[in-house]
Amino acid sequence: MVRRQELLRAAREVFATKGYHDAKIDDIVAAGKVAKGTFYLYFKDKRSIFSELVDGFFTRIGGAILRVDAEADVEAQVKHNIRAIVAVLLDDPLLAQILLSYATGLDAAFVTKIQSFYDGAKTMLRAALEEGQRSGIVSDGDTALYATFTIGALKEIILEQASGQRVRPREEIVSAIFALLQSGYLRIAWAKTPSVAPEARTAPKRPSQRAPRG
Amino acid sequence: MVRRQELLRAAREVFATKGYHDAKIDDIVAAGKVAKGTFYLYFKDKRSIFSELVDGFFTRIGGAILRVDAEADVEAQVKHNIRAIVAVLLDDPLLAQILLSYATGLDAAFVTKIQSFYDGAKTMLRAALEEGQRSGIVSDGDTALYATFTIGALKEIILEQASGQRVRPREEIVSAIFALLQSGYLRIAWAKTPSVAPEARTAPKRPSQRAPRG
DNA sequence: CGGCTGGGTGACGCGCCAGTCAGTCGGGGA
DNA sequence: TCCCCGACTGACTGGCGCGTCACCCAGCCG
Repeated sequence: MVRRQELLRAAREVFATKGYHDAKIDDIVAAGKVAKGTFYLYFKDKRSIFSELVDGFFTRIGGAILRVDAEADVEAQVKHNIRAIVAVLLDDPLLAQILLSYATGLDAAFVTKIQSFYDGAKTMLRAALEEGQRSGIVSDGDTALYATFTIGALKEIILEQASGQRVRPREEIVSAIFALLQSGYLRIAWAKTPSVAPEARTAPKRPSQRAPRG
Repeated sequence: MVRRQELLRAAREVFATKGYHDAKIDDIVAAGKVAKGTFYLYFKDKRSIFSELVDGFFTRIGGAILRVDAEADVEAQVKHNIRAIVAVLLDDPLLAQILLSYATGLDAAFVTKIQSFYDGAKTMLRAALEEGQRSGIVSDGDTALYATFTIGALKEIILEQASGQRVRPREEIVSAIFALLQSGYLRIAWAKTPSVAPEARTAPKRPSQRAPRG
């Protein structure tokens, strides 16, 4: 069993440095300082050991998320969940990087597995958003789209962190995601009435002041 | 030259159906109905033909984006750009799928190339957002983060479309992204003053009504 | 102490595929 | 007509990496 753990540790290291495809069984056993045959005593093949690492991720993320208590401070709780996900992923940035960009090059069965994880995540988020709509704290609109966007934004910022370019404090990331969900960032002028409730906002055709590219 | 075009066409088809890694040169030449040797008359190796396909994508996207005219209807123009990007990507959904999830399994040189494309895109978007901040139509805050989130959301919805689950009309996607940028979707209660301008919004600690999970 | 058991070993066999190169073929020019 | 040239061909090879299996040996039991 110690051997098994050691191999998992070694595999994580190798996958992280070389990526899934360039990681050879030989690399893993070298890093784990065991013979090749030993690897096959504990794991069926490369996919199965990788799969086990990924499952660990999923489990940790799932375990970290708390169902938000309707009566308490929503902002704090939503932020807690964002924070938990960010933490799990950034504790193993290189593996997260592999996991978050899955579509290319893994076998079909594997893609399906990750796919279904995301589906699960989206469905959960979506259900939460619908509940939110019923109680008025999520605006009307397609919750499936909201879920997709949220996960996309989350993935992208994590990938950016994981790949090392421009590392930021985690709390900054958490707050920024929250801010995006809460109010976006485009402030093009809408109807001149300034006292409109956020829910009521629709963009009327009215020439706006200035324009960025994008 | 006809041969070359034909090979590019064949390669696109094969990459789309099998993914980058599982696409064999033999598959490409079979699809193109030429002998293997012919392939090497026109392309150095698999990477180089894939690279050429990707360059095509980049060029088309770059060409489709228009600098927004400051004096005209901003919403329409921003939407135009979103629409253009969505169109290019969804015209080759399977290839887009490969391109948008790049990190795993391509050689280092290649990852760098795609990486730098995204960097370019983010930088452009960021510059646009900063211009927007100066003219007051983009809220204060880190434009680099805004750019990352926007691109992440865009990538995710395209991936969802490309992988065929739940296909939506393009205009719906365009409007939804625009809406996200404009106002997010979370509507948790902020300070009781209802007539606050959107820019002034900060979340005060105040128990909110109900809570979704997520 | 001798034999058995089971975890560990690593050289090897095999299949796969990228890339090569000696050869074919057809058209055009002398 | 005959030859030359260059586009094209596809059988072949070399390398690589997965997974196996015959062997090794430490520790335990009788």
